[in-house]
Amino acid sequence: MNPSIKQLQAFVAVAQASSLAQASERLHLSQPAISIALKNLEEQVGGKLFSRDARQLNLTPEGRDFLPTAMRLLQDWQDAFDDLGALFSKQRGKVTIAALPTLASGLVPGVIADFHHHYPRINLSLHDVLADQVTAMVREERADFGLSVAPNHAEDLEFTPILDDHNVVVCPLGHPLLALEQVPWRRLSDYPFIGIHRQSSSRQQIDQVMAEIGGSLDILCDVSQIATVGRMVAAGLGISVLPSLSFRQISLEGLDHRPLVEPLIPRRLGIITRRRSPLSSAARTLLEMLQGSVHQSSVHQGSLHQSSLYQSPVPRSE
Amino acid sequence: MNPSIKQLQAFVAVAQASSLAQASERLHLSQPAISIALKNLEEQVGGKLFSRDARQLNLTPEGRDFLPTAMRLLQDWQDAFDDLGALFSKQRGKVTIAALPTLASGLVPGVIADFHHHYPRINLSLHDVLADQVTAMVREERADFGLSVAPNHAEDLEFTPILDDHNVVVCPLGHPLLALEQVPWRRLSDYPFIGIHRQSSSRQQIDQVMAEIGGSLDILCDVSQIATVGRMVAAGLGISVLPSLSFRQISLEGLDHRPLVEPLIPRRLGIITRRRSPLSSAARTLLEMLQGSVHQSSVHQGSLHQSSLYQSPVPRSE
DNA sequence: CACACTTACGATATTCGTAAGGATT
DNA sequence: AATCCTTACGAATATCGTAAGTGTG
Repeated sequence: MNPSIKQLQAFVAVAQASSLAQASERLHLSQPAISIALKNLEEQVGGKLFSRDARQLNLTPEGRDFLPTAMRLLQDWQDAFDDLGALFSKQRGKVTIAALPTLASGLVPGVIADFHHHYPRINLSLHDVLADQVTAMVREERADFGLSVAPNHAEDLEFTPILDDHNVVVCPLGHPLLALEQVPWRRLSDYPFIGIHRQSSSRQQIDQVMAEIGGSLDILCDVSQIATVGRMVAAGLGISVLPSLSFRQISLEGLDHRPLVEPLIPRRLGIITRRRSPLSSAARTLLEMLQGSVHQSSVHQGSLHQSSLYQSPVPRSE
Repeated sequence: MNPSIKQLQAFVAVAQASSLAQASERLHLSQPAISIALKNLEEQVGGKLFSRDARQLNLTPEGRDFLPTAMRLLQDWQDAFDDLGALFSKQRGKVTIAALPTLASGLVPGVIADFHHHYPRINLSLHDVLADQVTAMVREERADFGLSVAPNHAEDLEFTPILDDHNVVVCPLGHPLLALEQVPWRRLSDYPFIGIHRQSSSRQQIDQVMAEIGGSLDILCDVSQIATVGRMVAAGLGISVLPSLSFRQISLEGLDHRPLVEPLIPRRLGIITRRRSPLSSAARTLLEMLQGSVHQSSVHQGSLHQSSLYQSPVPRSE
């Protein structure tokens, strides 16, 4: 016993039309096709569903009993596959991103707006968290993917660089360091310093570099918002170091910046995904748009100048 | 897009086993069959359900999302057809009979017991009502079939005789009428009469016959229970007329009966069904057992002596 | 004869199993 | 080398449409 969808469709159509002729028209099939489909169905369920009156078909008590069930089965079937289709065609779904604050407020919003314009029914969720939390969220499947620096000790995760940022020193206009084309890290020791809070990945990198070259910082204070750093530096309280991407965000008068060298520390930013765990169709599309955006803004607007560009594609799961 | 049951079964089996090999074993199919079924399903729904790792299969987010739905669809499918199968194999169902009191208490109980023994899960309902109500219940689909005399003005109903009863005069032992082999109707006028209530079909027939032959009855009283008629006659209060089948039910000492003639009025009892409205599988089986029972009791036990036997079968709906 | 369903039969489409071909461990 | 999945291809099965058959009004 193995009835098919088509047989059930035939049954419902005939039951509703009380006629093979009408039913066959509605299903775009020939009359004999329906006749045989019904016959086979009846054979498989072990009894007559219709009484044949040589002139017309009537439901048997069993057929009448079964009809609502049959209609529900077909409707459920249709709904389920429609729903799945909607998921794949990105008319439904949810994407959760975990990104460093820099990227979350810099690179991502434009892409999200673009994505939402194309796929308005996809629910988007963006978490701007610190690097460790980005890693954790991706690992624990609380985010579809992450945007951050390369994670440490992460065999289960995959990192795909999309762009290299670098650190710049941020000074008020007229500051002596601005006389230089490039500023060596050790010169930072000479001036009061406004620091980002110690949990941020860029601050951790700053501390690491200073330790390596044996220098130290004259930290005036630590603040948590990048915008605050900008205002304090503009007010002449001191200098600071920021990733160039972050600097672009604080469009404030009275500030300028110079790249830091000796050593030149690239800050490689990229996509964190789970190994052996495919992205949803929607997430993959969003990721592709994100990479396209990096590419475009670099090529056409030059706004990511001095950032190396990676063109290696997202790991595809096809 | 037209996914099949088998494709969905393949999907669920593979999702649960995370392996084509295991799934193919569970479904008693070859590995390539499953592989292709999955491939076709993915093509039809417009996206990958599994990520192929060359070593093992893992659900994509869409696949994971769809799995519970798929399992529910299959379960519902299975349940629905199991249920329909139970209906046809008479492991489930309901039969409602409307029968004249005579038949309900005489012929039917033994058959019902037999039927229930064979099909204990079928719900049986027996209504012993008067002839008009039998007709009404069948017509209004409140009963699957009726057991009664032939209905009047019933183009929508079908009557299939199963046995002919006849009327007998019931007398106390030693009564003068018992001296005759057969008693003419007109002789009923000579003695006090115990009548059945006027709504019963047998009483209506009695009144009709008496009117036709221009006789009258000396009615001592009307009672509603046949057993009461028996006791009153046995007590010597009068005589009565009953269908022979009813007489058989009152096994009371001190009574005897003789067939009534001039005219010989057969009382043709049979099955009432709706035209153009098939019986359920269970009802048809019960009806067949009923007819078999009439046949058997006539042939082997002779207990329906003097009743003509109809062997014409139940109208079959096959 | 017209109408509606069923049966017959050849054509098409789908599904299946065996055999062969990767890819990974 | 062993395991697992995929592809290739011929065979079996199921489904379909045209044409012919049956029964009723």
